[in-house]
Amino acid sequence: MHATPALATPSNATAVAPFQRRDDLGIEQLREHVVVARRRVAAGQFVHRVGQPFHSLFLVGFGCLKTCELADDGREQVTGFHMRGDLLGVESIGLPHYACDVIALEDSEVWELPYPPMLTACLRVPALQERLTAALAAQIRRDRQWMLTLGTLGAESRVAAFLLDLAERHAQIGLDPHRFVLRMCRVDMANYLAIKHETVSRVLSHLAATGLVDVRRRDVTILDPVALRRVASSESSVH
Amino acid sequence: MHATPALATPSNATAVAPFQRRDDLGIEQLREHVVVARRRVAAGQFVHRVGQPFHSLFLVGFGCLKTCELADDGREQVTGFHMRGDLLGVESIGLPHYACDVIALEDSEVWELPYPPMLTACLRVPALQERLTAALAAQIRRDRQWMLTLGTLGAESRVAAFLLDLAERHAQIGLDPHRFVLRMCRVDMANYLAIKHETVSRVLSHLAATGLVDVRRRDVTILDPVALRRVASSESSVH
DNA sequence: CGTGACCTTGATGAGCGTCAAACCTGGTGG
DNA sequence: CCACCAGGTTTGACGCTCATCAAGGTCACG
Repeated sequence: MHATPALATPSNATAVAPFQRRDDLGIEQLREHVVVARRRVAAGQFVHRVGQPFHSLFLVGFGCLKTCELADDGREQVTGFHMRGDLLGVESIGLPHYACDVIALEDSEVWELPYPPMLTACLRVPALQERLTAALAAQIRRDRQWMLTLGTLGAESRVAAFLLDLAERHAQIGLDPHRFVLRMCRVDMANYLAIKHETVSRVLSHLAATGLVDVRRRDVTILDPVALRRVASSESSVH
Repeated sequence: MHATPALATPSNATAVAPFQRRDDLGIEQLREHVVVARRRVAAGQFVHRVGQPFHSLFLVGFGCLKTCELADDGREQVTGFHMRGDLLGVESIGLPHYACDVIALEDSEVWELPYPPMLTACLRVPALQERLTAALAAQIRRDRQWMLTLGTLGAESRVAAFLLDLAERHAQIGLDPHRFVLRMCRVDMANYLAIKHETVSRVLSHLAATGLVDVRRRDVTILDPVALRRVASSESSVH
């Protein structure tokens, strides 16, 4: 259900993370073969936009970003939020141009992985190749899991599932899974959840009223993970 | 928006297809390196089930199949329908077991591509590797495009978009894009569209009443593609 | 201290889900 | 060959969930 795969964990974080994500690549190994440039991205700035020439994948160093899918007629859909260790740009592999927007929600850092060099590195290091392919497959599974959530659950369950997903990902990068800050505004969250932002507000208020969480604007504390998990998997109106 | 990528077009179809799908791999090239076994699958039978040991990818020779994502609590979500030239099983790469079910909707044939041999073939043939990766990336894009449709459009638009997608895919494999048979029942279609089957029925009846399509149970004729496209991209209640 | 972005809450209603009944249509067996 | 049956499909009536519209509150920042 995660929005993006962790291709690798930035080296300064390996000691902190309680466990590595399965689709971890190993950034140290990668750096032996590819020149990795760090790039700062201010809040609101694009890492890449749809239509720009595809040249690199990006690994999130720190911060938080969102991926945005666009339609010709102006509709847009947030398809993922990304944090440290997540790999960006994989969906554009094989295309001349990036297929979506990636925008920083706060000041962030991404590590630029030039793609042609990565390809040649993959030729020399089969393990690298396998891990990149595995990372792509893992991304498909996450998207599918999210489709399952959106397709089968109602508004309240979606919000609960979202909070639990954030909690899990925070745990994976060594942060407190039960107390964190939402880096995205309600509108982005609502778009991702395919509901309206007013509904998100109401659901959060309700979850707080029933004692499952504490919410003060963007500060979230999960008080009853078990009950929250129950909410996140109970079928909704859309039976 | 297609449900599955075409890794290759079966050789007996290359002459028929008006154009090759971009993520085409070239089955002839592949057969030089991997033993490809044909397998018949009767309607209702599984190509693979969640939990079975992962060993192969599958290329659809003919017929129609669906992919089904399962949750622990029994919820399930159809995440794609597949026809000739589509590649199955990619989402399970890197796992010990298949991550989803694939079920034949009618008597079908799949070509079994044993995965370990494919990996070694990829090592010797870089072009093959690149195309497999590209096929995975294309799958991610299709899933994302569908997430955009589900997240931003109402019931009527979703059905219209679905019919247009089927039309396009039929064109790609050399079938009539404006006159075809729905191989799935209303329930499967509705599940994929994240609405109820009664709603699908009603929408189809309404599209027929306004002269955009003709629908007789599973036989569909698209009468006004332009108007249908307009319906498929007009934002819904979910503004 | 104003100003704008973001968040919350309420009232109302549209869209679609739910429940129920009737209608095919293809397959089975008498 | 026809009667029957089961699964799939259509249609209607009703109600719930969530979108819409509107107003007010909170906070960061110039």
